[in-house]
Amino acid sequence: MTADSPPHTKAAVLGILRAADLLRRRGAALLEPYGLTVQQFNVLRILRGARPDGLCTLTIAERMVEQTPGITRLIDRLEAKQLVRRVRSEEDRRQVWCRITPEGLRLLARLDQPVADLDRAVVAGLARADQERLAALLAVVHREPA
Amino acid sequence: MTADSPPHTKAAVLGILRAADLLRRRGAALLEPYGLTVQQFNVLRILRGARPDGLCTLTIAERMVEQTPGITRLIDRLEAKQLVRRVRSEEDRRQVWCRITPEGLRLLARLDQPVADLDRAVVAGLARADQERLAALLAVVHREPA
DNA sequence: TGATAATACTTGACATATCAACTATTGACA
DNA sequence: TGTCAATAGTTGATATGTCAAGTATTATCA
Repeated sequence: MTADSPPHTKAAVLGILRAADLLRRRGAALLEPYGLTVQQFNVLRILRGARPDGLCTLTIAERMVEQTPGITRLIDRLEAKQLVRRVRSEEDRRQVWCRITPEGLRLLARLDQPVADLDRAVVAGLARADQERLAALLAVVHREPA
Repeated sequence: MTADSPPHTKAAVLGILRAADLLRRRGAALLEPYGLTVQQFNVLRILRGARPDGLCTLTIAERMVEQTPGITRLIDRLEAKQLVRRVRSEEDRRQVWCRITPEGLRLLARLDQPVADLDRAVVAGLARADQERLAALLAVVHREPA
C-alpha cells in the first residue's frame, strides 16, 4: 500500500462528506424555525413509524441515521417539548418505552412536505436512474467494511 | 409536489448521510489516539497544502470539507498543541496568518498512511470505475442547488 | 478628510456531543 | 437459590459546536 489513496478514492470519500454536510446544513436550517435538530427530527420519524407501541430507548438509537451515544438526553429534550412520552416497561423494568405524542405527530405532519421538497431539491440534478445508481453505490459503502 | 419524496430519492439521501456517518466515525476513531478531531486534522492538511505562506483564518474556513463556524477556537486548540502558529498580518492587521509547525507536519506524516488505508477500506467494495461514478454523481449533488 | 460601511476575526453564552462511570434489573448457571 | 455477568439506561465531567454580539482595522465615498 502506498502512502496516498488514488484520486478516484479521494474524490469519492470527499464527495460523500461534502454532500452529507450540505444535506445536514440544509436540514438544520429547515428544522431550526420549528425548534428541532436533525437528530430530534429523526427520532420523531422513527417513533411515528413505530406506532402505536413505540420503541425502547436503545432500539431508537440503533435505528438512527447517525450513531448517537447521547440518545437519553436527546429524548429528554423531546420529552421536555411534549413531543415524546416515556414510560418504564413493566415486563422488563430496565427498559423505557418511548412514544410520539399527538403534538409530535402534528409537528411532523407540518414538516413532511418541506422535508420531502428538500430531499428532492438536493438530488434534483440527478435523473431518477442516477439517483438509484447513487443509492446502490452508497449501499455498498455502508455495508460496514471490516 | 406530493408530500413524500420517491423511494429512490429517499434512498440516495439516506445513503449519503449513512455513508458519511460511517466515514466520520471511522476517521474519528483513527485520529483519537493522536489527540485530533476530524476537523482539526482537516485544518492541518489544508495548512500543509498551503506552505510555506500559510493561510488566513477565514480562508481555512472556506476550504474545510464541513462548514465550520467555530474556526477560531478550532485553531486555538491546534495552536495550544503547538501544531499551528498564528501571526497577525502586517499588511492587513485584521487578518491572522496561520501556518503549520514542523511538529504539525510530523504528526501528519505519521497519519498519512493510516488515513489513506481507511479511505481505501471504506470504498473497497467498489471497483475503480464505480468509485469514479460515485464521485461524479456526488459532484452533481454538492454543486449547491438553489 | 471624516463618517459610514464592510471585513476579519474574537468572545461570551449557551446547546449539544462524548466518554467513562454508575444504578437498576434481568439472565445464566453452578 | 445465590452469585456473577450482561443488559438498559442514566448521570457527571468535559470537550466541542453554534449563534449573536463585540472589537479592531480597512475600504468607500460624500
